[in-house]
Amino acid sequence: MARTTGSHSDITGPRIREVAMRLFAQHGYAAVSMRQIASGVGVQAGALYNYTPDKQGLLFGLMREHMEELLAARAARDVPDDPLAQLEDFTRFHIAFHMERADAVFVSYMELRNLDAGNFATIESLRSRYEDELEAILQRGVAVGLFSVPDSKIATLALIAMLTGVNTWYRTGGRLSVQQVETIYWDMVRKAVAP
Amino acid sequence: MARTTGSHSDITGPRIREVAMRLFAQHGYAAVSMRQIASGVGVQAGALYNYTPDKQGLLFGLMREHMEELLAARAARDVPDDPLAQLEDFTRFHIAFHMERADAVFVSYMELRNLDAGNFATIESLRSRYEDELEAILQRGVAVGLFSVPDSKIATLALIAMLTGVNTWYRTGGRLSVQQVETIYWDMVRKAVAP
DNA sequence: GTCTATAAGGTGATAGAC
DNA sequence: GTCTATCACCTTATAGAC
Repeated sequence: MARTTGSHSDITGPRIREVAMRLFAQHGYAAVSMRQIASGVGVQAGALYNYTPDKQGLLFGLMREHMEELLAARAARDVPDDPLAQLEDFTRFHIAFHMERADAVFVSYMELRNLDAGNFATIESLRSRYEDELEAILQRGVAVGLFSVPDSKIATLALIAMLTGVNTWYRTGGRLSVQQVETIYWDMVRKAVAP
Repeated sequence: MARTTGSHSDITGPRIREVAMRLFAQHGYAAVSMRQIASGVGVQAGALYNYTPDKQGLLFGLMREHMEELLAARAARDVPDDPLAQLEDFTRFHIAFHMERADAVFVSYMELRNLDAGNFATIESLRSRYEDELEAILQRGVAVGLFSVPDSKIATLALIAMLTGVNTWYRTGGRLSVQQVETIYWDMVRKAVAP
């Protein structure tokens, strides 16, 4: 039977992360207080500390979870054989994954400077692993003459910046579907690395 | 003769903007206090209010100044005749201008959400004017068959996101000069919009 | 697990002396 | 133009009752 007070450990934890992610994305980590988060969840501020050691830990947990989901979703994909198909797959995957998680993407980029040094290093290492996947695709394509890029590391960062930029303008319910956006960007990516 | 106290109106104003820009870029607007800014300048917090009505006005002034300098610098350039040369000029201009102003670029993007509604509208309108210049170049190029893009508005935002991304990795004194970076990105931009 | 109460300190902004 | 002092309020985090 329903209770309005008492134990709710299985739903309060996820609710805190959900509310915190939304508020951090909207106003920024430093601008959001633990009281605001608690109020959004429907508990008192003190209750939050049953789920996180402190505010920093809450932010870090959100960012690490996002990066790990990104790597897991990527690893779960069947990788095509040739570099061109791999690049198209990466492009479509990146856009679809990031468009569905606008808040997490925004927070994971904007709040890097608010992470403790150790937490920052952890997140950066996860991000590097993701970038390395794209760079490997580009390098294989260059090796077999399918692609030509001036510098594989810079091309990697340039393409990721371009693709993630979708998040600055795309709004669900607009004139374009996710697949249409994927196709538009894939056209530019394909040509950008063409020989 | 030198004074260690008293009036310094001609240097204190610029110093405040300089220190505020650096601290906002490093830690974020919400995380920086007026006392920290004052301490960086070498005055007491109360003195800041001779130069800005409030903290919000200080942020807005920095962002507006950045956007107006961007538009002025762009307007001061001789525009080549053909769209291909125009696109190369825009690419090189954008990279060089933004690489020299990493703090201002970072703040002007990251702190949009901390602007009052009216201030936000002003900055967004300045940003639109800049984006419109690139879109016009792309449209002219498409009209004469020099370029082919799936959607000129999306291509504009995609290219600007790619170019501004330089700021996430470039550090002065690294292995590449500004001109080398310009050339690397121009190669990708040129191909991305090729027919 | 959640609550209330509280500790210890920081916040933006202003008043009035110099 | 800058300083000191201050107001009213908000901050993170913890202690202990239930």
